[in-house]
Amino acid sequence: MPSERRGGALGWQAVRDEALRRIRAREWPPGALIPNEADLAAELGCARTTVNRALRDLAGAGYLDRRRKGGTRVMQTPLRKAILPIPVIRQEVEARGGSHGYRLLSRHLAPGPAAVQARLSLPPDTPLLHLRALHLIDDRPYVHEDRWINPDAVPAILGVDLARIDANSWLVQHVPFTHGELVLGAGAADEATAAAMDCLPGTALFTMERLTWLNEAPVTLVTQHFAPGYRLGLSF
Amino acid sequence: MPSERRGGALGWQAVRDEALRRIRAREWPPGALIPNEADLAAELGCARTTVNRALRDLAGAGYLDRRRKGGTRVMQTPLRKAILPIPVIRQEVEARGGSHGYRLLSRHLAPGPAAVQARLSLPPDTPLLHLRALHLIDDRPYVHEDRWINPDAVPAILGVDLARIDANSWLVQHVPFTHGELVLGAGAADEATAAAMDCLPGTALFTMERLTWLNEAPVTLVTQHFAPGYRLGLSF
DNA sequence: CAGTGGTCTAGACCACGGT
DNA sequence: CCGTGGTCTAGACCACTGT
Repeated sequence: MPSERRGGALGWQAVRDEALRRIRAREWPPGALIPNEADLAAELGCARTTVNRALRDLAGAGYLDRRRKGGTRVMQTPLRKAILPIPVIRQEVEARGGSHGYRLLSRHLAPGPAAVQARLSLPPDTPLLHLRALHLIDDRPYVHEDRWINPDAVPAILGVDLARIDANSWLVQHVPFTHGELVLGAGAADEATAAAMDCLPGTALFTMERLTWLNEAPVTLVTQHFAPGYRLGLSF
Repeated sequence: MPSERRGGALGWQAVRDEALRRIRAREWPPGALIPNEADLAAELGCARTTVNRALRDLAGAGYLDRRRKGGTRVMQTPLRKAILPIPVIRQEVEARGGSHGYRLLSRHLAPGPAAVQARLSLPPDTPLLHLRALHLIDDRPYVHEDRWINPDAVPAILGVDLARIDANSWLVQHVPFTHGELVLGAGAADEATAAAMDCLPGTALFTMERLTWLNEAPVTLVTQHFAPGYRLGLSF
């Protein structure tokens, strides 16, 4: 008796596994309507609550589509997903067993270009804290970041010595972000970035742009360029 | 009474919101041990099951760290995550309202380079189906893909007319993948890719490498190069 | 209108793991 | 050892939505 319990009843994971087996074996083919929770519970000898948890989990994983009164259907194409942890460079580097270095390259307080102000949904003349910084791993360039911070949302940032602690580490500890957006892409290194990253201008770099919010207020917009050859791995 | 129910009791989402409020307000500061489920249930006037569901959800979202006997603690740094749906190019294009075009550029059956065979955990002499193909959006190059398929895992693929249906669409419908790996990065377009994508060699391209498995058997390894300027947006 | 999933409850047993 | 979270149950009411 592999994953049974008292009296032969199944736990929700076992029910999940059994349902997944039927989906994969095409006993429940793509698009098909599967039995309702009560019937499945009776068939499998467990409570409806248990079936509910199992099927809810499979729906979340992209295998099933559930709707009240409409019943539960097998997705035509399982919509698999991968989880991308929002990176905190310092922690990422240290988790890899490397030493994390950090250099603040520039710091200015002034309104940004129109595109930046617009991206932050702020009037063109709102002053922003503009930072350029370099993260190092074992003394080699790792990530170059260009960051804009909205002091209205985080006044305290103006008093922080950002030459000693990187902005992301500080923000993560002091600002309870509510939500954000993230954009991945690739770009050629411009002169300034190339100089900082110690590579040739035009080199293809992996880029990540992140915009975070505190309720309705934009907090920070950061564009990061990763060292040549950087690869971001995920599983699903 | 915003999100209450019969008799003023709270639903699990309301309990979740309240807990999140306390975390954000630092009533439960980072690293702190919060009350146990039974106490919270008593305080909030609901069943322990309801509190359990709420806190389990917050733990999954990266705000809490829970362990038996150890209790529930607020994460020092909330570990936020973004969800990356595994893309199926055809569906992605059509969801954008574009027309999806597809051209098979080459098709060969032979063992691949040592690096490819190794990535698939296959002996160096196992024959693989090698495809190069181009996806178009509104008749413009969108994605160039270089794909290796393991016929041992999917014998039927050898009889499919891959000039008419793209490999991904076929595989997704016929092979119940169990899991996979995904690697994101940036690279310079090589001669062949540049020609197919109608751009200059050396152009920075966003790349995605995907390896999928059917239980213990590798199914397919695909490297996709996206058109210049491609951006992948996510929210969190 | 009626069927299906969504959720809450009160009580119970259990597994894990800190002390 | 024993407190805490993890889970199951049986029953109930409710919300949504296809028919």
